[in-house]
Amino acid sequence: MTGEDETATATPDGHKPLSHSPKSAKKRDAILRAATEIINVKGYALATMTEIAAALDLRDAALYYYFPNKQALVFACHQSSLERFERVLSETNQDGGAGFERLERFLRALLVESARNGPLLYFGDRSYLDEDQRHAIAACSEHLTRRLERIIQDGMDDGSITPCESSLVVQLLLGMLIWLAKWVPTVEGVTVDRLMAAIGVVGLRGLKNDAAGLHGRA
Amino acid sequence: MTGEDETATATPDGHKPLSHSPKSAKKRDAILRAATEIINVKGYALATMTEIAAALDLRDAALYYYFPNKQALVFACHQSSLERFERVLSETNQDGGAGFERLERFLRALLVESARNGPLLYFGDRSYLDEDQRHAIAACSEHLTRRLERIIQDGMDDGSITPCESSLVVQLLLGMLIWLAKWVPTVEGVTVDRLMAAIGVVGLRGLKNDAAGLHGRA
DNA sequence: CAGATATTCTAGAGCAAGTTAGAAATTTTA
DNA sequence: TAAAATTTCTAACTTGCTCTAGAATATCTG
Repeated sequence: MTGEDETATATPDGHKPLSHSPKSAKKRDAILRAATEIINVKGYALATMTEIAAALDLRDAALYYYFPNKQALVFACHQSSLERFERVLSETNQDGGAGFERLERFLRALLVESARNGPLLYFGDRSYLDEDQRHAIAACSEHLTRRLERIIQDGMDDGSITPCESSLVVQLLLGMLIWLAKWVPTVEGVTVDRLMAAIGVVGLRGLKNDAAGLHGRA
Repeated sequence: MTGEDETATATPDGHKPLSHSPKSAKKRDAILRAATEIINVKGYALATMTEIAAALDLRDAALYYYFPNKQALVFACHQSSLERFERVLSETNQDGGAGFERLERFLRALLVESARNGPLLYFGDRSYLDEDQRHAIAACSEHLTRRLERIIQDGMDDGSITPCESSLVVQLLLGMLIWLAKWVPTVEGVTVDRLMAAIGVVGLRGLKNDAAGLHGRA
């Protein structure tokens, strides 16, 4: 779950992956993408196996060739989304720069990634997962949250970000991002650039510390 | 649905309210509050009637004395939340002031209201409602969204808010607020003041227009 | 083309949750 | 305290969805 893992091919409880042929991996991903979109809109329980299958012109039973059960399918969606999130975070973080610039780069890159590969799974609702799955997801997403908090703190240290409670600020930013998956599809003609402009004003501009000139204070 | 309406006592499809005595109205509200919290955490389908009832030391069947069915119960939660939202918006809007100040007042007042009377219902998921209910909720929430957009636009006109796309900005702010209901309960010791401080940095500070460059406080 | 493998289907079993009916318990009223 | 009204319970019915078994179809390989 730290980024280089096998791409969500292993189910948690010891089940072996059900995809044998090379082609099936692509279809598996297609299922994950369709399931993510539907779950984002309707929620876990109302996203029936029948509907997910129908999005790919299949019957519900066909899904059980790729996943042992619905829980495992959705767990795989979670894993996939967290991995995509982490990949973007790592890529935009390793290029260096002040905290503020890294944060800005990350947000834009995440929007671009989502526009290209479909939305990330809304990861607020995990109550349908079992203990172990929930644990795994929670550990991973907390880890990512920490890394975002660190970027904010780096920014406060290097003077590029206004003093604030990084943990609260990160949650507020996440709220903006999570909600995106719901409303953006309902609006015509929203582009990454327009979104970034709005985020720039409401999210980033306030974080930017232009009182600088000297080193940031704690 | 414009604020002075009967407090969500009428069900949409012609059912009469099932609460006759004066006391039952209080219990009805208690049910709504408990249901809202549980739905926020688990989502509609996983918030079972059994669990909602258990939160009030009741059996599931008892809920049917107050609501004809689960759909109606949740619809009432939506109505209640929208009314509370509107009440806060109206109260903080009529005191006048520049757009920015009205927005700031509104956000703080909403946090205070939620801390006092329980969270608002997360209103992203409405797929379980029927056509008419969805229509009613959508109309009302769009109306509220417009009023928020107008505040932003007023602020741009009176010079207190930075030029931006008000519709996008409002959605981003709503995302922050909606997500609050999920994570705030999981963190120890979060107060309205600390939340407002964070929102001040990540949400409001960027919206504030100090382009005048004079000695306005940052 | 034939056999093997991979993928999807039909049909239905099993289960969990919403719902109902009517009986019990509680509270109110006189 | 007794009757009436209100509120909640028990127990069973109903529905819709997950998941299984095994047959049917498509795809691959030699």
